[in-house]
Amino acid sequence: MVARATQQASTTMPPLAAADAFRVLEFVAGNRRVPHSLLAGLLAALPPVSPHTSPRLRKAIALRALDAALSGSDADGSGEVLRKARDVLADPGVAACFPDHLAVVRDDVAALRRLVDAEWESLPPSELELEADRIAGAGALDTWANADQDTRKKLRRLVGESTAREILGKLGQDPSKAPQVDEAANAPSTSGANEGDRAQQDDEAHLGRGKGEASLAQEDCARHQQEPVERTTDARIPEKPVTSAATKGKEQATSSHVTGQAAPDHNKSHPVTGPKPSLMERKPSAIVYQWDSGDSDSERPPHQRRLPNYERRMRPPPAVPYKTRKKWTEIQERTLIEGVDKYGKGNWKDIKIAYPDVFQDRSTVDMKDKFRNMGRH
DNA sequence: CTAGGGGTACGC
DNA sequence: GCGTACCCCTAG
Repeated sequence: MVARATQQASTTMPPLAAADAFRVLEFVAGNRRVPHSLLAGLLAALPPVSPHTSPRLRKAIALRALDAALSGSDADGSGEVLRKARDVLADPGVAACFPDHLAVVRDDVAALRRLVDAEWESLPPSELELEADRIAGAGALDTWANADQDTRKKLRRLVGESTAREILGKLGQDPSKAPQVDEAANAPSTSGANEGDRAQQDDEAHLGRGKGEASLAQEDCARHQQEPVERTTDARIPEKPVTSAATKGKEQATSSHVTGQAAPDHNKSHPVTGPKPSLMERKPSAIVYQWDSGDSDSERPPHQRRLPNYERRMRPPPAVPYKTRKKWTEIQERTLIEGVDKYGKGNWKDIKIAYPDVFQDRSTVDMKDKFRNMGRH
């Protein structure tokens, strides 16, 4: 995977910003399974990155040096391995990564190896993983709950359609509470998870940035995977799946027949009995399709957990829950009027930029609607 | 980006 | 039912 990433980095991909290069390297370097030769290729292909900005990166590089030193055999009793390891540890930069362990090591290669293993295990998560946690993992509910519509669209592109639905489904079920301990939370981001099995086939595509090829590939992927499943849905579930916004918008061509025939007026056709069922709730009759069964992440120890398998699960899309409703404050209203006075009605973007803290959680559409509301009556 | 029509959700 | 906040879509 890194082979391909490397190749792309040097050929087809546009140059990465330094900050992004850092994220990629910090992520990849801390994956012990990525051979150093590949990392070296990546280093050569990416803009220069200072390792000193990240303890994880620093430590990963130190551990790689130690791995290299320890890779030889010490069966011949020559002490060659130990000598090389000591050379590495003699580097003050390396030594600084393991201040309290140096004494232990002395002349015991086996102990040193165990120590190195343990250090790999306790490597802190990369920024990329932390960010992934925020947008698709344990922190997802918070992040999504506070995101306005535009932000959600971006998030949706980043995590992929089915993960977005999963998150929004949970949001809808439990709009006010913090995330529960379930599959999404089984590996707190602070627990020092290291890569383990991660960073395999799926993840390479996600090293790119949100708006880059990666997300486009995801969407493409989503489309292709969705068609057959939706056909299945159509055949087996009598009730229509509620079309989510994105689905409606992006996939009209392929799926309109599914929604169109069952309920042209989305949201208005409720099952016949009982109190009006909330669309936020998951239907008891909902069926979950997944084709990676037997690969449940929740059974893995935290350090072996993998990033969400984007686009691998399909389920009937829940309705998109509204952003948590917030009353407009007087300050916001006054500021809105002031902004309109100053910038003119319609320049919502300018107004938003002019008062970023006042309108932080208001989209330009919100502002437009609010002004519309204030105007009539 | 914006306007404007029109819809949903929710509290009163 | 009404008002309000939020959302969607489409046209320009």
